[in-house]
Amino acid sequence: MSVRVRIAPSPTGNLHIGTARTAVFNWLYARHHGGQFILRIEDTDLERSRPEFTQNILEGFQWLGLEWDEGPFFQSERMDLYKAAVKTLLEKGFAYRCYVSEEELNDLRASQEAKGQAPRYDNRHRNLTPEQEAEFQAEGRLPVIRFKIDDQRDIRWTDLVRGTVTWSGADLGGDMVIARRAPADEIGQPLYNFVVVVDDVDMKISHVIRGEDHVANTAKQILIYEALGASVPDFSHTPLILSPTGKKLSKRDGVTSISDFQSMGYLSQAMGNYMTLLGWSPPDSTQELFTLEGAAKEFDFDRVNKAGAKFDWDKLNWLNSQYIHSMPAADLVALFIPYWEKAGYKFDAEGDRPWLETIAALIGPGMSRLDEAADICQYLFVPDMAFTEAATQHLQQEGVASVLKAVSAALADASMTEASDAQTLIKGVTKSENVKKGFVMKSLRAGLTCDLKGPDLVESWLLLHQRGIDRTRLDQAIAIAEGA
RNA sequence: GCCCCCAUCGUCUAGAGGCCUAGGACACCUCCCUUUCACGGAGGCGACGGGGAUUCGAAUUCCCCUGGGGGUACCA
Repeated sequence: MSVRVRIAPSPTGNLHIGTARTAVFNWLYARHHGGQFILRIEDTDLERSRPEFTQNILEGFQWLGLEWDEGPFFQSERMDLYKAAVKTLLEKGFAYRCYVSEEELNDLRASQEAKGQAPRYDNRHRNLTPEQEAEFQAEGRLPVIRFKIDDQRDIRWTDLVRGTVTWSGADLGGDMVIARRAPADEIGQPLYNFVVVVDDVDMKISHVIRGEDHVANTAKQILIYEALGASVPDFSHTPLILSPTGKKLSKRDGVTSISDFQSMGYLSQAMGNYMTLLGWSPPDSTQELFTLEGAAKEFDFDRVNKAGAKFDWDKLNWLNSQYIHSMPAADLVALFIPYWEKAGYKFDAEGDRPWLETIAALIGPGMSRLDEAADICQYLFVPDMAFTEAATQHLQQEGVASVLKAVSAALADASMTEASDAQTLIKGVTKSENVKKGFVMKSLRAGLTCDLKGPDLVESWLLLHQRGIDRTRLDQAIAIAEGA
C-alpha cells in the first residue's frame, strides 16, 4: 500500500509549534516510505479562518523545509463534496434531522450534570415521524443533521504508537452533529469531524498522523468511514508538546508560533531537529544532531513515545547554538544582516561585506540565537555608544587612564592590520606601564567595547580600527578615566 | 463528574527479563585551555512514583493505588 499522509491545519492562528511537529512526523513518515505528503487547509469555520493565517502556515512549512507533494487544498472550496456526502448518509438512514433547540440542549446537559452524568445528547429526535418533523418546521425550528452513533458499538483500532485502542460508542456523547443548523430543505455547513473523513477518503489518505488530543475524534470518524463504505486508514496519535508546567502547549504559554521562533533567531534546522527529538529518538539515541532528511531515513512510529514532552528552551537554545557555531561566516552574515538593519545600524551590505563577514566569524561561535547579533555588535556599529555601568567603573580605577593613554600614543604610529600588531602593542604597553597584561586587556576591553564582556578583544579592536572607531572611543574612555 | 491515555535524573530520552552498581543530551557545579570574553575539552551532581504478583532473576510482564495529561461543542 502506498503511503499517503496529510497535515490539516486550521487557519485560525499562526502556524503553531504543535501543528508543525505533527507536520514533521507526517513528513518524515512520508519520506521514509517514499509516499506523499498532502497539505489541506481546514477552513470550514468561516468565522475564525483568516487568509493571513493560511499565508503564515504555508510560509512556516516552507521555512521548515516541509515541502508538500499535493495541495494546498481548501475545504471551503469543497463544500459541494461534503454536502453531497451528507445527503447520501441522510438517504441511507445513517443520519437524520434533529430539531432540538440550543436551549433544550442546555437544559438537558444541565440536568445530566446535576445527576453527575456525562453530558450527552439523548438521541430524542432519531426517529421522528414525517408528521412530527412537519410540526417542528411549522414552529419555525431549523434542524441540524446528526449522524447516528450506536451506543452498543465497541470501536477499536490499532494505533501505530499506542497499540490497540478501544472506545465504547456510548462514550461518544450521543448522535453527533455533522452539519450546522439550516432550513430543512437545505444542508447546513458541514462540520469538522465529518469533512475530515470525506476528505481523507477522497484524498486516499493511508495513515492519519495527528496529536493525541484527537483520539476521541478517531472513534467517531471510524464510524463515518464505515457509513461511507470506505476503508479505514491506519492511525497514529502522537504525544503532545507540553508547556513547562505540563499542560498542552497553547498560545497563552508565550511563544508558540513558528514565525515567532523564526524572528527570534532560531534556525529552521534547529527547529526541525528539536521538534523531531520531542517524542522520537533515532536508533542511535546518542545522536542528537540531525537533519530532517537524515531522520527520515530512520523514522518510524515504533520509536515514538507515548508520553507528552515538555517544551524546553534550554535544549532548543543549545541545539540552535550548535547549528550557528558550525555555520560558515559567509552564510551567517546573510542571516545577521536583517537583525543589524532592524537595530538601525548603518552599513553597506555589499561594500562592507568583508568587514561584516569578519564580524560574523568573530561572534558566530559564541551565539545561541541569531537575534543576539544586534546587541553583541552594537559597539562595532555605533561610534557614540554609551559605556555600561561596569565598564565605567573599571575605567575610573586607578592606573586605567595612564594605560589607555599609553595605548593611544602607541596607536598613533602603529599599523593595525593583523592580530599580532595588536598583541605587540598590548605587550609593549604592559611593559612600559609595568602592569599585568590582564589589566591592560580588561582596560582596553572597557575602553574599546564599552563593556567588560564580549567577543574576542583583539579581533574586535581590528574591526574597530578598520572603521576608525577605536581612536574616538579611546578618547572618550580616557575622558571618563580621568574623571572629566 | 464521566471516558480514554500516560508514568526512568529538574528537562528531553536510551532501555523491549539477566549486558543496569540504569546509558546519552540539556541545565547546574568543578577543573583545564585562555594573563580578555567566549567556544571547546575533562570530571561531578542527579531517576526506575508506591504496593502487591509472576520469575532463579523485573526499570522491563500482570494487578491495584497514586500522580499527570487529553477529551467530553451546531471549534478545529
